[in-house]
Amino acid sequence: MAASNTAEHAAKRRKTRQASGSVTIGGKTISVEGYLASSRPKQPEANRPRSIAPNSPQEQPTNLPSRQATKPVLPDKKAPYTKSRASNETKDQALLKARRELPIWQHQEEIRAVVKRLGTDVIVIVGETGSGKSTQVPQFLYQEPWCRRHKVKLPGRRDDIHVGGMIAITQPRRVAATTLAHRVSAEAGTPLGKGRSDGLVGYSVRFDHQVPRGARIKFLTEGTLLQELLRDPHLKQYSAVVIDEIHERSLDVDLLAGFLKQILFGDKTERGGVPLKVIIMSATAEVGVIQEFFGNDAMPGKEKASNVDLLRIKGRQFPVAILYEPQPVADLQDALLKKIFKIHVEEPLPGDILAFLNGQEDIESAQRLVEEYATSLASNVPKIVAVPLYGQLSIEAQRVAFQPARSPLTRKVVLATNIAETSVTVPGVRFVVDCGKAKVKQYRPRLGMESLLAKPISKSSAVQRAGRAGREGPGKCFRLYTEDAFDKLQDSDLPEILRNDVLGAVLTMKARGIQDVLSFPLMDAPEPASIEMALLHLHFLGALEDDGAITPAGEMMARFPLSAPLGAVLLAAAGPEFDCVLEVIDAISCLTSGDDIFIHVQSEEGAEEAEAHRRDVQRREGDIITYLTTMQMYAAENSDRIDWCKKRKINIRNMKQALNIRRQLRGMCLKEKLLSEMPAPDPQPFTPLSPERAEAVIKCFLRGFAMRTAMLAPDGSFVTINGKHVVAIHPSSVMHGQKKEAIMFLEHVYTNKNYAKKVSAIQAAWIAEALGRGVGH
DNA sequence: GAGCACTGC
Repeated sequence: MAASNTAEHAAKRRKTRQASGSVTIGGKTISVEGYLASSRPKQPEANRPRSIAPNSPQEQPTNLPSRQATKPVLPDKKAPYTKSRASNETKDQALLKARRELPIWQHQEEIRAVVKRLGTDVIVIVGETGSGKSTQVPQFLYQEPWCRRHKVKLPGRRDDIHVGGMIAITQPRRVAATTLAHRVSAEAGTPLGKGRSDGLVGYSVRFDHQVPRGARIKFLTEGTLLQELLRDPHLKQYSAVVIDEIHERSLDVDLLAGFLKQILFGDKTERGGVPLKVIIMSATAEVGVIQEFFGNDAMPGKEKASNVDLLRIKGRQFPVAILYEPQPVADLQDALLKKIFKIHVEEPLPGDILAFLNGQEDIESAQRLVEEYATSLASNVPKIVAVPLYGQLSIEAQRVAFQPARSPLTRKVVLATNIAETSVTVPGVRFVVDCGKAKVKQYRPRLGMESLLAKPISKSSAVQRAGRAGREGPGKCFRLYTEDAFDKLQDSDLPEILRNDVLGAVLTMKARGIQDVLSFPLMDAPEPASIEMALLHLHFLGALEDDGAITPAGEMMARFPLSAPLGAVLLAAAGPEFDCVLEVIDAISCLTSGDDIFIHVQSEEGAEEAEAHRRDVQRREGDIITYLTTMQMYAAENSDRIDWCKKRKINIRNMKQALNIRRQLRGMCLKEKLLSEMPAPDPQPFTPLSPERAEAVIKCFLRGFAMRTAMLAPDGSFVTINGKHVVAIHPSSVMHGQKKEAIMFLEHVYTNKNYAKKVSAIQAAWIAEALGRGVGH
């Protein structure tokens, strides 16, 4: 009886909906013609004939195996393989079998042969997703004779030194480096784990180093290898360096490429004449810039052209049909929702949807609208559930996006930012909706500020997004723009080195012995004017002498895992004038752990509640002292830190990260003699910072950020000292809405407006004082 | 008075 009731009810609902052929959601009327009226089978069949849009290529049957992920999927604490004594042999056999099936396996001999004869030339391996390049290439090479550890005698030195023996392989992200190391160590028969001191494979990332005795393969993040370069400019422990994922063109990888090129073509005396093999790996085909770069024309003073061997390896992607809009869409958000509903109506289950949106705001509004739509669905048709996915979400909230929909016959639609393009892989996706835009951060050297605006994506980014539909089976990608618009997109994204402040990059070069940074080899060189501004800035910070040589302070700044201005702040704090290293470390730890430790609460009640609970950490001196207080109270908390964070709507993950950074910085300050002794362990009783100490801390920060200050104008606005721009205090600041004589801000971002972020109240006189004397003066 | 993609040492 109940069943017939609901059926009747559903039929009724269907009828009313059918009459209009549209639903009204969030004040917008959206046509769902054919959906609510359609008599969909309750159990969609996988082989149901589909209508294929005229402009889509025919889907091809495929005999490719269905799952393959060489890339780590989502952050997972566990290693991908677990040991089991009983089935070790079969497990090893299974691993070998899986390796043999990888597309790259057939190229094994070819890769060995090419790498063997590499001298000053390099090999570029283009391997699509799933080719197995990241896991296999180091394993193909480590037993080669050239990869042995050499004992050499250097001129003028009595003792022999060792050169080579290990292969370094770099990754842009920590999770990638550690999960790959776990996987490869298992494949190599010496799985990483507790209580194991020997093994063939290790990794080294920030906060986590596991390099067993006798390791021949070492996975590292690009940043870690750059740090190693500081101690050893010739990378003496390595026989080969593999640069993976170079197509992402991070700032670090561009610098690494420059240093590797210098090692390749430079003097080998320090390496005892032992050459370094360089293997470059990319997931995208556009490697022209890389080939040209290593083809040595770009190296000043070298005539001979080198060979750049190029090897292309097929991936394991299923075909993805691309469908464009016939006309440009006027309202992206509206088009996106219509497309999601259309897919839900016309495409079979299972098959989740992954939609790429601009940012958190768009995601939240789209989520509300999809949810409204979901409630309007007839009860006898598959349901739809919307899940957000962006970086600022908590781990638990992100996890939802990776799990299958809870109830059966439900289609999940993941509304994601760019995070789903490279950083994580959402399983179960067969349909991608691509809005064609992404928010891009760009530094404006002239203004000394950055902007964060939505811009059209590149072709390579669009291809990457589409590929997300073909991980588990043939898929479809719906682009919310015309084919013509796609053709007009840039081929690839602007590399980070052209979008960022080069201050840190210049310090990195100077600290690694580059005198003339303008002629350092780079695949894409920033404007000379940007580099010159960075040099001046570093000089002001006390990192460079008047003649441009690096100072001892600059060398120390380069050793710290901090931006140059924050490094200068830390050094100032160690001086007798301020003597507040521990306080500054506490503030810096919170300032640099992810985007923000304070979660932005959407709802008004939630915001008020968080506000009420946060009152005990907030300080009128501004954000820096508020962060400092937060760390001190958190570290003093002895009962339940998680609960303490939850009440105040503080991001637990970022807070834990802050604690890691604090531990690392304390350790380094001790080593660098900025601290004379290790402070007492937590928890220590909390005592609020006195106003005098707070002033000292803020004055330390002024030594790094004197140029990022603004004065209150008669009309109530703030005008920057540098450039006389009007800035508004960002709403996320505790200083928002307050009027003080002058402010200092650590960040300067243009979005809808010119915003100052991470703001502190200062006195105008302090600015002159700080401008008069940099750190080293 | 109003809001922010992603990494890394």
